[in-house]
Amino acid sequence: MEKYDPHVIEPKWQRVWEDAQAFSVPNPPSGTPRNPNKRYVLEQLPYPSGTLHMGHMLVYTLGDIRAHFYRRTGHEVMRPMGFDAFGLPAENAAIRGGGHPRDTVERNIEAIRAFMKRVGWAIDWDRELSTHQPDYYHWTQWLFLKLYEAGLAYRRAAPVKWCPNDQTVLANEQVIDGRCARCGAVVESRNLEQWFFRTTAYADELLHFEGLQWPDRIVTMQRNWIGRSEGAEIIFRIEELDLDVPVFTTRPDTLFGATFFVFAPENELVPKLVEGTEHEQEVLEYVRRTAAVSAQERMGPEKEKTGVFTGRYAVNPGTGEPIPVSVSDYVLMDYGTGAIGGVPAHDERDFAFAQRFGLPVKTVVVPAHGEPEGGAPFTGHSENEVLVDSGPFTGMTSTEAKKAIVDWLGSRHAGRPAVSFRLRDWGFSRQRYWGCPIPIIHCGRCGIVPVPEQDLPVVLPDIVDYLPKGKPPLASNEEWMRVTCPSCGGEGRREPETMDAFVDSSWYFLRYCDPHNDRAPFEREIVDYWGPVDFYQGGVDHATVHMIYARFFEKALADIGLVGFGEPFARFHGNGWVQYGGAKMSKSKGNVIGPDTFVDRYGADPVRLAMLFIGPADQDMEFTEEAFEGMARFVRRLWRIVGEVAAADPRTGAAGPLTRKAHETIAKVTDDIGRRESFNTAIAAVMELVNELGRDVAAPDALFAAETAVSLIQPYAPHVAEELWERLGNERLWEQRWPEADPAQLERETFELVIQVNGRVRDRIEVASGSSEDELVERAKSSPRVQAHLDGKEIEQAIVVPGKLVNLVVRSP
RNA sequence: GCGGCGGUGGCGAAACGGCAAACGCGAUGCCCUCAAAAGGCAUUGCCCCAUCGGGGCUUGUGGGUUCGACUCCCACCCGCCGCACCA
Repeated sequence: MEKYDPHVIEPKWQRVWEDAQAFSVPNPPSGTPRNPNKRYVLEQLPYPSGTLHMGHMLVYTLGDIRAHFYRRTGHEVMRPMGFDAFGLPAENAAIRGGGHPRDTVERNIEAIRAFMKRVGWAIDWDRELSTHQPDYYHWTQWLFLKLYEAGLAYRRAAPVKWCPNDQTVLANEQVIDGRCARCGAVVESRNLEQWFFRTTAYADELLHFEGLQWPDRIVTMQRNWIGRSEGAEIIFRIEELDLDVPVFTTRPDTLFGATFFVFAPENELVPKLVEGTEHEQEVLEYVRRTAAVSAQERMGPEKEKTGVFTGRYAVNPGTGEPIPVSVSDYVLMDYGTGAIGGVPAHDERDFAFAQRFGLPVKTVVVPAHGEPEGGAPFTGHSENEVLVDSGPFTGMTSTEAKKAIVDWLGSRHAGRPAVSFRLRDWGFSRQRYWGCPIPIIHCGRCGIVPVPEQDLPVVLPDIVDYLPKGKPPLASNEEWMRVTCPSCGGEGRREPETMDAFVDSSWYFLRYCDPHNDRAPFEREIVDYWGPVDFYQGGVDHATVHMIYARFFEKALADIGLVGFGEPFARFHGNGWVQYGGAKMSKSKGNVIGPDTFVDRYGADPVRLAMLFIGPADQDMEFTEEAFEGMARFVRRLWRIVGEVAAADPRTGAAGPLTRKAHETIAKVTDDIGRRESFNTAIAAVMELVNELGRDVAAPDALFAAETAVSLIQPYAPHVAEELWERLGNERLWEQRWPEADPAQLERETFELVIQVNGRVRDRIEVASGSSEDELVERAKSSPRVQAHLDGKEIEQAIVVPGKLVNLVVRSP
């Protein structure tokens, strides 16, 4: 038998699959009932801003294994692929390379597609899409209009995070530690008219994870992100101005300890507070200064508090006492109501502010028993703390007081229970060129006018100078900007902003179901047939932003009636980081080695196997050259041993030890890939079978063992499996039914009984499988080694685990 | 600070309350070879007695639950990740 040469067999089988349309799945005819055996296998689509890296190799191989496995276990599998081509990464890549973004992404897409074919991923290429193509973003625009009609997209002036380097607005989630998540520049604050999706309308619904098979950590991340807090809205009155100012608090029990009041600088009431007073200039100056100060400097609990007094006083609705009103940037405009009552005795930030400005600290909550530990502030608030100095509520526990005080305020129209969320509405305006145009026309007479559906898509014009420069690049394309108002026929101007690329990726999994539809984004019936996604695989870095936006879209579209289900991803699997060469690979470190290098050297199959064998797929992993060497060795070994089996004389086929091992392996691999999603241990099980087969290639049941090994490894290493399958005299392994373990073949006549004394293993003996519990205990007692440990002591109890062990419990000496 | 995940041989790891270290890497010895590459066979957690062989110990630390704990519970230490001036 000739040498194993992946560079010959891999292209060979890829051609066969392509000719046979092996992995295309057409949509069912209209009226087909939902197939409970459908499986929608999906991985997060790649950005074509460069080529694929080692992480992609893992993600798409994982999807590939599921696609093969479920196809062969009798499921109808849809496994599409596409490209997230719009957005900053692609545009920045084009700027670096000096070309047009379209040329850059289309070149990258071609290279990625070629690579995907070269590693043999079983993709339904008939469903391929790219978000930058007009036949895709046509429907992104259409869906935007639907959300706009439903009141879920709106425009308002808002302070935004602005990246001075990328010259664009950033979403909160694109800001990390006050820096741009992409380029690392320090982020600034600006006030701009912006487009928003009303994600907060679904804040409560987004907290429902029932029925989703997601890892706990992902659910927790989303919960944290949405950040639901229960508390109360309490009204503080500023008599002089006849103003009622609501604040949100989670600690209504501390109301009597509120000794000052603070507005966020951006709060629109602030100018009114100081208008025409001696404090006006100082306060407005402070507001200007804090707005200019970057988000970075403004954040962080270590930072010394700043602020200015407004000259006004508000009434604490608990005590009825006046308290001074200040403005400080430690109060955030976009959380709660943009104002707070300061309770220095029981909040660290309020305490720091009070210390800085010499404000009184009034303790109203103390431990029920004992002294408070450490100094102020004291932040305990359960049934173990009680109120002091709080009027009628003195003596109540903190827990009781929370309810009682809100009830009392309610009766005086000064407060009510309230819920606040950390989640903000999603600002999706981008002042960049390379994105989906927002289909809106601004008319001097009619205001904001949606582009009529029949005029979609609003095509992104090809402009030469697309570089960001503070205003949207499209705005300088006068010809494109000028447009007739569809409402009044007067002169209008197009919306020059483009959409955040996360909009594109919030619905791509729906378009895959019906990718060639030119009358609608998708037929509801077809989406309801395939959806929701059964297995979603991807990076945990998208666990919050992308996956919350996609859930928001799905819920909104379900409410509008465009889809019949409200959760896009029934199961999600986050994969770990892949490292190679001792450190996280990065372009700046120059230690990036693409997976193509290894595919060149070892072939696709060994690389695919190595990605999964190195460790559990959901954990971070570190690659070494040896990992690939080891897998190449295993594949060569498989090749040699199966070749030897094929070359041996015809066998009787009689069952022997290899038959049982093969059935055990079938059971293990099926469970590992299917139920447990433990992909590394499945490979180990096949290795064991191959090792055993290698010891006796001329056994009567060697052919069965060889076929089983080849069949079970096929989802991981489809090319070599197909080739060996053929050499064993068979055809078309990819559509071969997955083998099933025969329970009769798994039974043994005897088994090794483990004997413990007081839980410690003392002996192992071979016993008949049918033995009764009494027999097992008798055999255990009679073992000489066990006798030595019994040492004549009385046996109090004997635990029998049938088929496994006996534990003899004796009284300790 | 809050939340999550993890800590097992020289290394990647396995063990789904019941034999700790499967499978692989690396290492050592031998075989094949003129030689190498490739491959094969054997050994390989630690300690002790030892001739065959036998004995003991071991899953970050300390406690608990259990006949029995790598696994479940509590506390602590270390590492990684997420969130964080969110009232």
